[in-house]
Amino acid sequence: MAETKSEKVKQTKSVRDAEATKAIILAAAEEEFAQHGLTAARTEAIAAKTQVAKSMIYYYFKDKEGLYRAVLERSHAHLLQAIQPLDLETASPEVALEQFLRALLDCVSRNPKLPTIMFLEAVQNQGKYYKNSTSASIDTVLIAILERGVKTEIFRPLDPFQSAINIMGTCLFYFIGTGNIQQFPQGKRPLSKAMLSQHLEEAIAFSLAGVQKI
Amino acid sequence: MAETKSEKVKQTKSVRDAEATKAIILAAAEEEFAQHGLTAARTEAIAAKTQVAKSMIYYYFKDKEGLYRAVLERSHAHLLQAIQPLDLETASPEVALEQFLRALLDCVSRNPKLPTIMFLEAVQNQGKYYKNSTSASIDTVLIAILERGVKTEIFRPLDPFQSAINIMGTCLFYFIGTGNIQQFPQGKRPLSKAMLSQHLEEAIAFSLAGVQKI
DNA sequence: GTCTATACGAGGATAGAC
DNA sequence: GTCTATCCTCGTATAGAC
Repeated sequence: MAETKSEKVKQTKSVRDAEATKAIILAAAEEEFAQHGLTAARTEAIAAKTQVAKSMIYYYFKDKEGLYRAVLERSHAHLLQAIQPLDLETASPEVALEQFLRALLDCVSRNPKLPTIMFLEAVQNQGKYYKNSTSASIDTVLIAILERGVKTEIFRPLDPFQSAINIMGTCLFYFIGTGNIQQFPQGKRPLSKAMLSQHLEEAIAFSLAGVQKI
Repeated sequence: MAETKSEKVKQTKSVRDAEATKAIILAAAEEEFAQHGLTAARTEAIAAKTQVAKSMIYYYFKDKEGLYRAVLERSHAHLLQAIQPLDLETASPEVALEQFLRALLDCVSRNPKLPTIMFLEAVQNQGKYYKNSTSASIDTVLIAILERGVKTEIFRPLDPFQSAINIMGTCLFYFIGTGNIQQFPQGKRPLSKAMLSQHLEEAIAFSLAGVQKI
């Protein structure tokens, strides 16, 4: 389960190890798909990031689409793993919302390419490669919290559906835009530990304030 | 300047009209690039949306990249046209923020593909096709408003840079995700007039509440 | 399991008639 | 200005040796 997060996904690879190479390819593919999406991704580019031959992709994943599916699979799993264990029914709407956001942001901070992958899939392929539409199920959870908060008059009157989208935007837009729009203040890297935790706090504070009564 | 916004960008086109066909191609290209980005966009698909031959693209725009540049150009122009005329220095931070957001959301509501185009360009090409990086200059305006609001203690203490991103996310994420993730409540279309104006109000309310003192 | 070499199709771009 | 037909590169995928 250990993951290499370096740019050049390299490894000793002196001997033959099926699971190892498979993981290496998967990591490289994640990078490539996160930048380009399914169609524009180049299998050659993925192979180049690794130290293995291009044909290994086809050996392990059948074809480019298969590899893409595997990448989505993992993203999907990571997200569910972060959200599902939460018990959000019992806590107050405020607490539930904060817990939810903290879990979500924590997850994507550890997998910063996740939002971009999901977004590209949504835009380019209309989510046809998502079995159960991850984002849908996550949105549902968030909407439920918001509905409860409005009903109990703890939150201001707002549209739960629209607000769920807006909150997700607050949390995820950072990752979509920033890895790439490098006009960052005084050379701070957007994915550094400091910046990530700052974003986490800012996004939560902003969201909580955003639903609060005035 | 009139624009066709139908799916099938068709026209009478009985006679030869340079500017007309050029506009038709541009409109179709906007659609295609908004969904796929530069690399994954297919010139054949663009031609298919129009009624003109594929070679017309090359006649008018030199190559696929030239066409792409033209599309970005227009997006760029629309955005600047919406933001630049505003006088945001004199008004109070609250009013300035609302004016800014209203102008921004009004602009993208009329050009709903704009956020996706910008986002794809940022992710896939790191913004290398943006001359002056539109998003940067717009962000700068927003950051200035936030800084002023914090300094005058009208807004809560927040990081202007991070908050600018979060606010942009609140406003734009809707357009990035929704045209495609059709799991919309009871068949409401995300780009209908009603939904767009609802999003405008919700996003503004959410953003204003988000910067407010608690 | 891993590599090199190659077949083959898709798609960007051009030529040239009208 | 617009079309049809064609070229040729690039990139996916496979064959086959090791």
